[in-house]
Amino acid sequence: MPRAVTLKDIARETGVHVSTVSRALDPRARDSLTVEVVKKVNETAQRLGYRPNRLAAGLRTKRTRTVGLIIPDITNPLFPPIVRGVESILEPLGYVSIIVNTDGRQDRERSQMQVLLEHGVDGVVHAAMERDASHYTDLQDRNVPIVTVNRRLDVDGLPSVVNDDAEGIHEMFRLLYEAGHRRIAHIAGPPTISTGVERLAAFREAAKAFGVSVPDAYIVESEKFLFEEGHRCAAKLMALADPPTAILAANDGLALGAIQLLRDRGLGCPEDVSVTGFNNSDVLSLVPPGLTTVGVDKTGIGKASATLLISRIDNPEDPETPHLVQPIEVVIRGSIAPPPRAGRQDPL
Amino acid sequence: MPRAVTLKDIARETGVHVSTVSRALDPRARDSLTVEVVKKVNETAQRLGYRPNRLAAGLRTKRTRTVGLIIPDITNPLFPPIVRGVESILEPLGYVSIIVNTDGRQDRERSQMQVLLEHGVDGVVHAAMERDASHYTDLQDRNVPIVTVNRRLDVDGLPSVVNDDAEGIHEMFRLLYEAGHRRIAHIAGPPTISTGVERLAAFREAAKAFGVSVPDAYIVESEKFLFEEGHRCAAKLMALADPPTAILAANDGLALGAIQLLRDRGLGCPEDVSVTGFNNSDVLSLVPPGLTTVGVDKTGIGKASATLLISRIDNPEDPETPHLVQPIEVVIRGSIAPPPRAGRQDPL
DNA sequence: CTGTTAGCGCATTCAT
DNA sequence: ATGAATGCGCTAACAG
Repeated sequence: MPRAVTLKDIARETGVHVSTVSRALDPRARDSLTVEVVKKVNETAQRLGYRPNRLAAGLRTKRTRTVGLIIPDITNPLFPPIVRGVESILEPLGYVSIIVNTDGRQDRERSQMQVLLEHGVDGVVHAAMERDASHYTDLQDRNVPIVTVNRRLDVDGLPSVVNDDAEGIHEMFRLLYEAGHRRIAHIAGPPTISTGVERLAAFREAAKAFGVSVPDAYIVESEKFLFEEGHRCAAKLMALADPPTAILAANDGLALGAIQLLRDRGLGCPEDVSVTGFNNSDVLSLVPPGLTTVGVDKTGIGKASATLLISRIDNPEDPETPHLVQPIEVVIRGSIAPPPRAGRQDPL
Repeated sequence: MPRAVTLKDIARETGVHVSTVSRALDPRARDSLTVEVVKKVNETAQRLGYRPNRLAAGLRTKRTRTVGLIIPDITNPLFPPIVRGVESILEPLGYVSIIVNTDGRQDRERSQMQVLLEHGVDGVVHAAMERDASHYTDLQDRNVPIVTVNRRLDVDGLPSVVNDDAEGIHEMFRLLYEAGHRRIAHIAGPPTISTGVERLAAFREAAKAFGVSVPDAYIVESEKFLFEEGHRCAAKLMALADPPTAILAANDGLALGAIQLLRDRGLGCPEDVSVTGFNNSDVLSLVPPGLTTVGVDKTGIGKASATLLISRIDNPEDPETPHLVQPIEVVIRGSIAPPPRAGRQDPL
């Protein structure tokens, strides 16, 4: 159990001072040294199997090459690709990321943030941000750069990378409208999350743009972006005296839950009710009838947010807080059909 | 941008020495101090918003409360629940985990392992272990505890937590056999991975136990545990002069790929060919015809491996290398039916 | 061009 | 019961 080899070991071995060793190993300081020394040091470092202790280095430099990644829940299939996107940028730069899950709970978010701070993260990619984050003083105080991804704050405080929610919702509405639907309902996301309110706003916008009137009862708010909630909300919609012929859901999970509810009620999608989603989860191609949805570049927003974060870390004085909006893509599958004719014969 | 508050700040504020502050904040050393002092120190720590610098502490103690988590790819749905399981144990103990993805590449695994070492991890949970890991000297040398999960080494070297692969395969074989199948093929996992070879061995065992003879051509080896490979391997099977009536796949991804191939060929599952999987991925309930598969407790093996790792970290001298085998569960859905009658009429 | 010195924040041994 | 001193491994300012 030999302890890790340190600069001191290399110094002893080569006969030069530790600081010289340090310089010889540092690409930026290396050129102020003799080629010989640099060569010898690097060779023995190699031979001894030297690995820098980033903790010790970080203690001096205040840069740990560690970033925090805050997400609601890694088992939600939206996030792994974002994580990979972030890491694809960070890893070549020598960073590692510490991932923490909030489960959508603010108390967990706060404590996890403290944990990240204790571990000296150089910055944070926040994929679990709620609209109101008045408790963000900790970070502002410690001057830890933070970038939100997929969601954003209501205020302008933090740089963000989001998808073009408005465009996505508009396109889904258009597809439903052009298929002939006029009774279009919306299962909205939680009002505490930017994607919830922005997609709802976009839905109202689209309805207005297409001249479709939407009764209040056609908008039902979910508490989480999950299957079960989609099921629950769809039940409320289909219990109406005048149920919708189409459901535009705020994400795929809600949409799949809605389709399940329809199935439970003996209704078919798309024959009886058309449904659309948002995000284009990977599994969708396997799940009948094939959800028509908004495709987002999950890896891309991850990459963009990491790039943004790195630029914040490297230029802490830069006062800009960019807000990037990534383009979406329309993914057409089988969950939209023309509305059933009024007064249609019931099945059987 | 006030810097983080340190022990020194609290010392100055309270008028006691830093070492006293350190002791007052350490639950183990606290009782050698006056109650007053402890109280005052903790209060001002609270008031100043003190957060320990774990890097500095780790530099002294050689314990960073950081563990590494090596997985093939977080976008593979098998792993997020394992990750959550691991973290559910580690988080309450004050540990954070650094997750790295290997993409099944040994070179990446090695470099990622170095990265973890540089960040001073106290231990590693390895979910991407290959059978032959002759390059594990680094870890042995640095005496970093490591536990494998889901997979294990061929040799006895490392503690492990795996599922009861043999039992699972046996049960799938039994279901197929009892449905009347005698021409049962196996899409095996990669031979470089323990789950690949162990499930294959279990398949042969089961065939022998049930008195079913398996032609060599009925066993086809995949290169990765993925959908595309299942598709490719099933194509080989169905191209045989005497194709199987059932395919027992080494995991769900392979099974889903096989079902897709059947569909591409105009064949139905389960009417024409029965298929089984392994792992019981979350999405399966939504994908027709509903894959009959082996349910594994993903969170459970994550928890077990973390628990094992902690005990290794806390008792480094303990010479035991336990090998835990977690029970599996049979999950019956719709992908098994009796084999079509020999000389059946073709569809149409 | 390289050695010396100092200190990051903390835990711990040794005094007292 | 508490203060003083030391060093973990590294980088950076300062000398020379």
